[in-house]
Amino acid sequence: MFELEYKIIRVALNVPLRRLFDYALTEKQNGLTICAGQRVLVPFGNKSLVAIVVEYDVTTDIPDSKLKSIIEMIDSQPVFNEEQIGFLNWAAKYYQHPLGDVYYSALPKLLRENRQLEALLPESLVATPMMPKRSEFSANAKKQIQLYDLLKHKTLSRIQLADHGITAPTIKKFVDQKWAEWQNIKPAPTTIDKSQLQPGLALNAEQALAVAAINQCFGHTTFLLDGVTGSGKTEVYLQVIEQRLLKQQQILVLVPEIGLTPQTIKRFEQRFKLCIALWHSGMTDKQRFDTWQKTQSGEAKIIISTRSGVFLPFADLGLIIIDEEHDPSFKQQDGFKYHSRSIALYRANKFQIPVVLGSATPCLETLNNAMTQKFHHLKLNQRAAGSQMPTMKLLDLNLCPQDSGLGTPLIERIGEQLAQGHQVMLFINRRGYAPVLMCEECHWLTECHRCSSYMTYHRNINQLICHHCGHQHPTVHQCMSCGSTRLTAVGVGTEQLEYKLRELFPDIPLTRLDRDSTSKKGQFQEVLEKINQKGPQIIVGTQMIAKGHHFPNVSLVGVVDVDGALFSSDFRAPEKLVQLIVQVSGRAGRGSIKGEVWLQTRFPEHPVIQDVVNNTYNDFAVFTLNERKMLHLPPFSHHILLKAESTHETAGLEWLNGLLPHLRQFPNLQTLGPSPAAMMKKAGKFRFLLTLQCQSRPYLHKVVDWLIENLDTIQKDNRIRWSIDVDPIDHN
DNA sequence: TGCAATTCGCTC
DNA sequence: AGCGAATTGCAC
Repeated sequence: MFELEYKIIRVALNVPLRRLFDYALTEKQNGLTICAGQRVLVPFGNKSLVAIVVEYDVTTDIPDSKLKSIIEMIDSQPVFNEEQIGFLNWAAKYYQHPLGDVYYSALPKLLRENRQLEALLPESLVATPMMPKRSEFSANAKKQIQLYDLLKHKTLSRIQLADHGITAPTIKKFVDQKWAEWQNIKPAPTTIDKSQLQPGLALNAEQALAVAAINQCFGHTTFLLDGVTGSGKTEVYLQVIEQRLLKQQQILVLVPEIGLTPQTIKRFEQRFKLCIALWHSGMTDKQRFDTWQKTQSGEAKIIISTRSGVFLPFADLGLIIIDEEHDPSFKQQDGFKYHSRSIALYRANKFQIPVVLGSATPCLETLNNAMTQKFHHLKLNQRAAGSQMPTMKLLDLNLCPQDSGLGTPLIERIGEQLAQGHQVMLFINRRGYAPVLMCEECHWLTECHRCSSYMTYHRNINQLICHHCGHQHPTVHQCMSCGSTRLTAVGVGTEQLEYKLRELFPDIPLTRLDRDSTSKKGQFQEVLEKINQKGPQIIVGTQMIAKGHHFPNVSLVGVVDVDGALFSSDFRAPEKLVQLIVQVSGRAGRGSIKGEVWLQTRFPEHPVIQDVVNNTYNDFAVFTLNERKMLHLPPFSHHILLKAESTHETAGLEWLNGLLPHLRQFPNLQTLGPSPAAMMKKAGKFRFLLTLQCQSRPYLHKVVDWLIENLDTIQKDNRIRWSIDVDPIDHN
């Protein structure tokens, strides 16, 4: 044995390597307390990285020659508590994702870098014993005396100092003279009392039942709040939040990416006179850190966030609400491919608190859980007084002429509605002017060189853009194949609808709502306000307009193209289409006007189209769940997707094929594929998928554990890069 | 033979 | 992943 025994720690690093790394503590650090969840700075390769301590006092197999010492301990306290470490470790295992990356996704960006936690915490200016007596200040130094008077009684944050008109030079003088110093302060625990809560609205019987069920829940139960658009789900949320607030607990409200509008926040702020903390990608790093910190300290009581908020460090969580729970934005699509709903359910179980999943169109997995009594099913079938469900009309495009994708009967109807002073909303799931340009002579198409897809023509900025890899090119005016100048736009996008409708209805205000028209901050809100003005108006948009917004003056909604999803290879495509149409329909006739929804299709007899017109979402769901049951598809089996990508055209396919013989040893496992991804070539990489399907989730996980463990020995090919998607929601 | 492009191998 | 080292491909 060697004479000196340094303690060894095992850390997780933010590298896509499925293993942990061991480091030694130096003699100096040996005396310091170290614990799991603490951040340390370590040398890695030729640079230094922030690492999270997973274990300490471990024995290592790493030879002394390779074992390095940590550079420093960054904080004196862990950044994760026990509950967080627990669910993060579970999530890494469940999603088969490297632990370091999972840990990183739960940290605000400022803490992913080598910055001390304590230096980031809010500080207050505190008087020291060295502060002179009041009489010792010069009578002219009015500002200094003012600060003296303030500090004599209390400590003040930077914001409070600014509120009193104390400026930086005065503060600097006090700090330089050591009359005062900055200190981290723990906020005084805030107590919520009834005076901070506005009274709730009167509830109908269904709402009252739902509120009572959730409020009477002790321990962990998952509620599905299954309510048609306009049935008052938000009021139920507000009333169950109120009860948890009075228990002095925290509430997490998860919303889809698009749902975090000032409208939503305003509704919460009007009801609860307390600071609502936000967490979403539009915030600055500092703002996000503040929310993280206030959540940890318990100062933030209500946290409204997009999917990644499910990782926040709650001090005392009492309730999780997931609004529009079917929304695909709750599933992260790249890197750590988690689903917020699954993580929320795991944490809620550990916290022993209720979860409320709200939707007018619950995802079929959720609905199945409700039908099998795993979730408590709460239904809200009554729409608020005065508003009724819109009527549905099918427009068979085979039977009428069209102009820029609009059937002439629809154009006529738009004119009538506008003439009556109503608003019209047109929905098309495609940005830009046209999805492709075509040469009329040789039928050459504007293909993207890096993807198996086409370049979309954007007329406003005169560019061709690939929506998959972002590649951009000035619009071509000649065919790249035969040189002809006869290029035409094929297909329709939001821009083209805008041009056409402005031409048809030149005097009517028109608003286009898509990612291109709302890219700037605050623009989205501006546009929403414009839409809420009275008077005739046309609104053209993508997905964005379908989700959750309240447009009381819209009487006609047109879905320009529903056919895209009808023949998709994705078994979830009908579900998504029906959800979308129900959501879009929810935009029509929410006020006093009876709404109507027009669906344009070339396949009016298609069963999914017939379902949308004739049946309720619930009918569709029951039917489709039966179908899935017969085909052994989720939720009646579980899927894990193995993805392989390579610059080589076939390497990924060959690699996945090579795994198949090894997977045959698992009798309860079915494999589907390998097959090319929905978009085989993306950003210059060829992508292939192998779906692993199994009735038993634990068994499926065992297979994948075995696979990852043995991947290097059974199939080594450095040209490919592989990843895993547990519970995939699409096949990209 | 030279050099750019691709692939390999490694990170405690 | 990201980086340096090794190997390959191909023009001259």
